[in-house]
Amino acid sequence: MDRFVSTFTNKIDAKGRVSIPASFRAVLERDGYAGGIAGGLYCYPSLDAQALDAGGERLAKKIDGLLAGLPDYSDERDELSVALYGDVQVLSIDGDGRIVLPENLRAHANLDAAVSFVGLGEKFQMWEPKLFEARRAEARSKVQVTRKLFAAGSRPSSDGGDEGARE
Amino acid sequence: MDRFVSTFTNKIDAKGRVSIPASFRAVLERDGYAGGIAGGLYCYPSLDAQALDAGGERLAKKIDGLLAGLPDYSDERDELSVALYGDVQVLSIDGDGRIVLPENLRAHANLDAAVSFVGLGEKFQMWEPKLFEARRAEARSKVQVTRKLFAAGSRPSSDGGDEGARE
DNA sequence: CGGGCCTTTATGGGATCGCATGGGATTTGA
DNA sequence: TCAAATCCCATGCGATCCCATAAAGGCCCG
Repeated sequence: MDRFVSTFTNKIDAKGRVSIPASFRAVLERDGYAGGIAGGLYCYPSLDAQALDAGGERLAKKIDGLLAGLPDYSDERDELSVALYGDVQVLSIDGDGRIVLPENLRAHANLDAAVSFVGLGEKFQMWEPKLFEARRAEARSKVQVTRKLFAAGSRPSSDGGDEGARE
Repeated sequence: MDRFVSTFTNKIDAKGRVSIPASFRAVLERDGYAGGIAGGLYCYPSLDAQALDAGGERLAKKIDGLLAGLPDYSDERDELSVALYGDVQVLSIDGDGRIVLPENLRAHANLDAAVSFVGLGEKFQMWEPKLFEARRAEARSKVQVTRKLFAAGSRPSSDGGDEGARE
């Protein structure tokens, strides 16, 4: 497995520690984790959501790629650089696969008692569980519309067994 | 055989385990199951039905293909990522060909005692048996062609009346 | 054509393993 | 010296593996 998939919700303990889901840790290790598990986890506030984005080396490279695509000394680049790099924290993962979220990150995502880890393929997000439920419901309702477009184009004719299964 | 066909109903045991029909397992293996049977089964709530969609690598690639066509950091991609990756569960298949359905998936499809596995070609669905019966009956009442076949006396083997599982 | 053996499959239960979580001990930095 | 962060160990729960059983279907042989 080489992508972050699924959603897991873990608790924040009295010391502010949270376990990263085991399957996510596996992805991080395979992601070319500089320095093995002792390396770090790239984490920063989501640009457009009340959540945190996180990932390994691959995500870091992707951010570099985005910035590289913009002209030097442009306003956009400056703003993106600040927005992304400026708030990035490299969190260390302890021997039990846990991290401690700094105060400013906790505040941005409104995290206190628990964290929902949401796999998004090349990265994952950390949400306050209730906020994520709302977000998920919203996403699903929007995708309902989009989905029909995809379904019409991508479904092979062999899928004829459909009758009776849906309406 | 390389498509999921027919319908089978299996029980959920005290631990929440369900056997995947043997013929479906065969399809999964032939589907280019990365890492052999130890790989996983991609499963998520149907967007438009009270059921679960599931499939193998082919289905996973399809999801990737959808996302690959969208630009990074676009709204559409975010929505789809959350709706698909976030909701997708990679269920592991044990040595006996069984899976354990997580609570949120069980809830979506209203599964408790048994599951009807419905082949849809490249993927299959998992239904609460009674719900599926209702759906099937509804669909059949709409399909007038079936009546004509009966009247003509040329009862095709494909008629569904007997596809129920063993029990 | 029929009967019996053998394989496959679903299902149940017990045992084991891994993971999330909590608490104490130890180090680090001011 | 004290506070805060890190490391290490304990534990409980859930998930996973392994084996046993039984029923069904297929196959071969009579």
